[in-house]
Amino acid sequence: MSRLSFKLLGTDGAARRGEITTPHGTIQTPVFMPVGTRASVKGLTTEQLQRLAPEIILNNTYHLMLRPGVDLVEQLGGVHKFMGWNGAVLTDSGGFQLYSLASIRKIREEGVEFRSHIDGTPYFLSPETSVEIQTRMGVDIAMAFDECPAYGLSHAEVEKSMEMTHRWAKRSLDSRTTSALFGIVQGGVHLDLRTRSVEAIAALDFDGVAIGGVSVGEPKDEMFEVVNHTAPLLPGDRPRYLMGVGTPEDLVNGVAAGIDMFDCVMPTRNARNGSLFTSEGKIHIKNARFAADPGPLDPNCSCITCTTVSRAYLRHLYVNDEIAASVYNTIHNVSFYLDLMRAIRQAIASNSFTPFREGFLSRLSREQT
RNA sequence: GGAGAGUUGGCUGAGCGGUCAAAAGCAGCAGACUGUAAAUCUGCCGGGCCACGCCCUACGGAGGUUCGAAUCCUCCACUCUCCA
Repeated sequence: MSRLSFKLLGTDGAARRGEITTPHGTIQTPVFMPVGTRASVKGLTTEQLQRLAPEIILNNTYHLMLRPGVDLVEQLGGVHKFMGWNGAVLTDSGGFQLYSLASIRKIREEGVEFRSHIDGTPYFLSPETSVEIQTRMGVDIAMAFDECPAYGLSHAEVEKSMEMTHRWAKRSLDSRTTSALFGIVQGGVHLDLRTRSVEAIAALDFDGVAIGGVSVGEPKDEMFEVVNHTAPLLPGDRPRYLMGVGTPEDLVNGVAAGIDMFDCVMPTRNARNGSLFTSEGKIHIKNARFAADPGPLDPNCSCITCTTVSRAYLRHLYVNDEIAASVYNTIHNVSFYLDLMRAIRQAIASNSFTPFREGFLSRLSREQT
């Protein structure tokens, strides 16, 4: 109860406008949470991040467990104090690493044996240890330890994995103490499994429910088949979180399906790789056509990058591997995502989300032609 | 003046009779990235085509040997090193 509260402020179709209260502030939903895996949103100082003012960011259990280690984070006053961040923090449980680091882990019913990707040291992560680590780091929202299965597994394999995730969900919940805890629905691209998974997870006393196991290589239409099928089944009185998604278009479509929370490395990683989101479409800043472009990256953006430097300068920084390229690019991309979410919230609040979405998507398809 | 070494695609630099339109890196051009092992990765990169193949022009220049040459020989030009 006191860990977290969710208030549904209004709806527009399936889209929801809400508010999540955490020990580190109130979050307006739908929300996008920038990813800061190792207690750092790559490319930004905490001060720069504060200015962008996301209300919540992500950290990662597995990565922080390896370095600097939970003992140290705890000793230094928790993850907020450690990184000098006063907003909310949600941690991924390490479940995604079962997928992304599949080659260096071994899954058992009890938990997962990882060999550190850094030096090979063995680590053990289980529902209990994952929740304990997240709690000791002082996060606002912890995620249940789940298995995120790869795309392409058989129905039987995904079912087996999902059932273990369900058992792990109960164990995670039994370990919950001070941090809020979200459960995760699995089931791959199999809709019947998704239905069953929602039934299992929603029946438990989680503070929020997430859709996991998407954007793991499946085609986009299959992903939205899953999201559109699953989101309406999720309990309406708790936050709904679509894990690891996505592109700006995905966010708009996710909101339309009734999702409240998103996270994705896309704005930060793409920024470092010179791929920038603008109101006029995606831009590869390294492209020769920007070499002498004196204009702002996005004329409709008021972020520090867009109000300070030109496309020509950004290209120059990127082409020359200047660190400032990552900084400027990340500031803009994160800013773009946060602005998009703000616009989405406004549209829902004014009951104009449907036309907003249609306008957004048609603009997108125009750019692609 | 003498003795050596060298001249390869935008650059650096492999190749030393055929499997070479020529390794690799860089530069250049374009693309990908979805709970971050990613400031990463991929493709193209002499020219032209009715392009998973064909045709031109190509390894300083000009000749020559050979079925066949970037690879061997001759001459020329230029560069570098050492000795006078």
